[in-house]
Amino acid sequence: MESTYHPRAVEAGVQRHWAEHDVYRAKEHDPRFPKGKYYACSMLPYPSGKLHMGHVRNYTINDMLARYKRMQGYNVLMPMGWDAFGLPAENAAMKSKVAPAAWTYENIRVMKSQCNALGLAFDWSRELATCDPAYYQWNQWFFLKCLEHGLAYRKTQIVNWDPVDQTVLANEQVIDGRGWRSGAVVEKREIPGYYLNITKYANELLETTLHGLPGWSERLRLIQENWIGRSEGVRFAFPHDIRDAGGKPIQDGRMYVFTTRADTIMGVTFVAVAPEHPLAVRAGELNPALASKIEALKQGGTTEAELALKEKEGVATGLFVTHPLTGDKVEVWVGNYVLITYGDGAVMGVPAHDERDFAFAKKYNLPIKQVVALASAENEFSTDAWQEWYSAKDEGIGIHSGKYDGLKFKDCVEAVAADLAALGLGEKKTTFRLRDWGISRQRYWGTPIPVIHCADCGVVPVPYEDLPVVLPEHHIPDGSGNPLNKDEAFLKCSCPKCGKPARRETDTMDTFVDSAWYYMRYASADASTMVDARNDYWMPMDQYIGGIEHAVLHLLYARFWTKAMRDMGLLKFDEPFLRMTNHGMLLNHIFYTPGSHGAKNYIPPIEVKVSHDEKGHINGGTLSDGTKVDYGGIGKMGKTERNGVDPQDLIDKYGADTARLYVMFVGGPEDPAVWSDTAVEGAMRFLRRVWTFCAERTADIAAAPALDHAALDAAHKGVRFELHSALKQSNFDYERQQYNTVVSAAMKMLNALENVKPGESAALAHEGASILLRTLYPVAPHITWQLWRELGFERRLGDLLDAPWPTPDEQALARDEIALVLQVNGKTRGEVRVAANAERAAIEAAAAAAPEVAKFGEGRAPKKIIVVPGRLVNVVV
RNA sequence: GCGGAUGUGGCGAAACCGGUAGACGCAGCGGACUUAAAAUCCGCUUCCCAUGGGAGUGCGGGUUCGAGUCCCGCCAUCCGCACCA
Repeated sequence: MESTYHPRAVEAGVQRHWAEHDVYRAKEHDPRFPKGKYYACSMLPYPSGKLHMGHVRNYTINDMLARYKRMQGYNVLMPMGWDAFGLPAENAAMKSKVAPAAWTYENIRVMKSQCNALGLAFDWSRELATCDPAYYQWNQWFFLKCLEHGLAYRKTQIVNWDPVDQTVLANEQVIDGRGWRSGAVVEKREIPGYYLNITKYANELLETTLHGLPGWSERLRLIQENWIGRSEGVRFAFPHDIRDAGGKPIQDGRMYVFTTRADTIMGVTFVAVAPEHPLAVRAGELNPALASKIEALKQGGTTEAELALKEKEGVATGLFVTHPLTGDKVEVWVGNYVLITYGDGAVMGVPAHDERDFAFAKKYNLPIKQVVALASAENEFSTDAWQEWYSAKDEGIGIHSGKYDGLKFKDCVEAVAADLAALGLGEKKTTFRLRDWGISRQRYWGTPIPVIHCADCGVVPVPYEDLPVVLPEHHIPDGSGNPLNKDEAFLKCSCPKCGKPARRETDTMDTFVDSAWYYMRYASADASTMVDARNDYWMPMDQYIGGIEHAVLHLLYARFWTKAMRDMGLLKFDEPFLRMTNHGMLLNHIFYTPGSHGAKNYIPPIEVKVSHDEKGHINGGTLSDGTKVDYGGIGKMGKTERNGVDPQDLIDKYGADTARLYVMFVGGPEDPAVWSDTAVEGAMRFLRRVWTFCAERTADIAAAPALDHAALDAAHKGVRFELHSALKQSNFDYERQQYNTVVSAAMKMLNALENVKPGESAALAHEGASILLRTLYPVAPHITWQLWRELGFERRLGDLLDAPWPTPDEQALARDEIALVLQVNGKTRGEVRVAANAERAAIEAAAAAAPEVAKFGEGRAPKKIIVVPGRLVNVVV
């Protein structure tokens, strides 16, 4: 055995052994694992080029869990695949003129080899890439099923339109309201697109979020609950006689709105509609001067955040609708804050009791009519300035509201709803914040939506037998829109219904479709159906691991997709993920040199010699040529700030085990973590000490007799106590997946064991090494596997991967005498030593007699003595 | 704006049910070994006055024998907001 640790040689050898014996291939119903299956999976990565530290962290958590569970006797499945469709490939294509397909497949090759270099226990036989027709044909197949079941439908959607590049922009391509390439002011544009009816499942999704996911964290459930956002309200109509150009009443003469504050209906002083609303369109037709103003209201991005933060603007249409209860005329405004895709695309305006409406009314001098007052009447209503209580609903009562005066919120809503219902103009309704899932993207690199446009038959689904609609892989996008629109070979087809020449749909699917069900395809990777019986064995997944940034969209879509598959008879379970871990982000320091016009030239931290202020905080640094650099704080590792750390450099320099140990030790799995080069050195140092410890005691351990605890001297009993205490902690932390303290525990074990010098108790060294190597194996599998073998443990306990998990020995943990913390009046003043099995009375007596009690109690007699068994005793005087 | 989270030494952190705050590690300081350095090993290391104390877990209150942990009110930072993945 080598006397010093050479990680590269060790890791290469161990990885060769794993590959040759195919040790991570999972088989359904494998009789070697009586405890049954355990499916642990990481969110599939986007193949962006190279692994980044976030991946290393994610997969190491996954790997530790997988190896730990395997040693516990579970049939573990840990697969891996690639989220291979998406925008970055198109951006890369524009930049370097490489086709997205070629770029993506090369990235996958590199990243896969990096996964292997990290020693991750993936079952590669189940690998998938979502850009493979063998995979995405099932997206298409299921989409057609959804059409059949009425779960997919076509509707207008609002997109970011770049008027210069003549193309649809993603939200991230809109910067400060302008297109990222053209700089043109982005407009909202209405185009048709496909939606999946996730809101049909809103109630079930919400109920299960609240009551059916015991393995999910409270915070994750809360995020999802709020996102689904059930609200009870009233949907009602303002009748009108506004007619379209053909003389027909628009929307049958009823302008619908939804409100959760029907109690304020008597305070309506205007209504606002989206710029795309039929009434707004009609107003534009009637008055061309208005049309351009309405058009201007479409400017700006489509995100909710942007909408909420931007200045509320509007324009009066000169059109009026009728208040359903008072019969008053109410003017219709067009507002830039009303979205046509939300509800009915129209809202009632109650300036007195809604902060947004209040600001809007002040701006345009609209009337403000108070209809709710506080029961206590201590606060006076004034139209001068908004006050928090104006929108409070629970303590308010109706005023200036005719028959509704004096009613409380709930009663008032009931009364208003009943009156509206009697008029046939409205009813109580439960709505959800959750919106249907728009899956159409006007982009090339995605799953083609399998429909065909026929001049005579309209939109016709592609027949099942014609699937897959294969995406041509040779195109290189140039920023002018979807290249499929110019691909005659792709476009030209015949109508499946009438056989006449027709045009193929060029929109592709949102990549969230790809990730909505891939984890089930792993379970039956080569199935000739979407999923097969093997899916019923592995699913639902026992543990899912991924970034917190996916806490809403991806998880909700995957849950919806699962329920939709269930209802089509493809699955037998309701929820895909029994447990969910959201690991934190990896952060690093940011350095830069100032450029012109406030620009910052970011410098990778590795090139900076850091300087500190007198308090020890980082305040800047210098480059090797002496250039001073400024400190920009801590931020998410990323390209822009050039503060990412390449895991490859770490692996090359220190080895995979050190990289893994470091990312696990740096903090709790769910916490964000800040990078530190020197701490990596520390991780390396620890592994080197593990190696040295074993190397120096090879002969002792090989010839070790059975351990006799009673025969150990006091010092070695102490070592054993430390060893088994650390093991107890470590086992506890493995169960709760707090892997940073698992590493701490392993360090404590080694610290204790190093007190057993070579030539001393061989039995204790033997026990210690066997426990330490198994505890450390899931985090540092290469070095431990090698040492396990070299020290001969393999012969007695089998391959480390399948060795039994160690448990603490109660005898080692037993103590004759223990020290209790002594408090006087709740302040710690010392300790009292008592027998481990001392009675309460004996402890009280010992505490009362302690000199600290006399001193700090100033001689007063104890009034009360609180004993916490095994921990402390508090004397109150 | 809405929703969620976080805040503990110079730094990363730990503290399981309300019971010794700072385990474990990094950096730093001192020592051993060395011609010297690196590596390694040993010791110290929350702050303030210092005999012995006192203060201390973002800030201000509260409950309790006892609060990092529970409650109320603030402040700061980070993440998500539906076409980035």
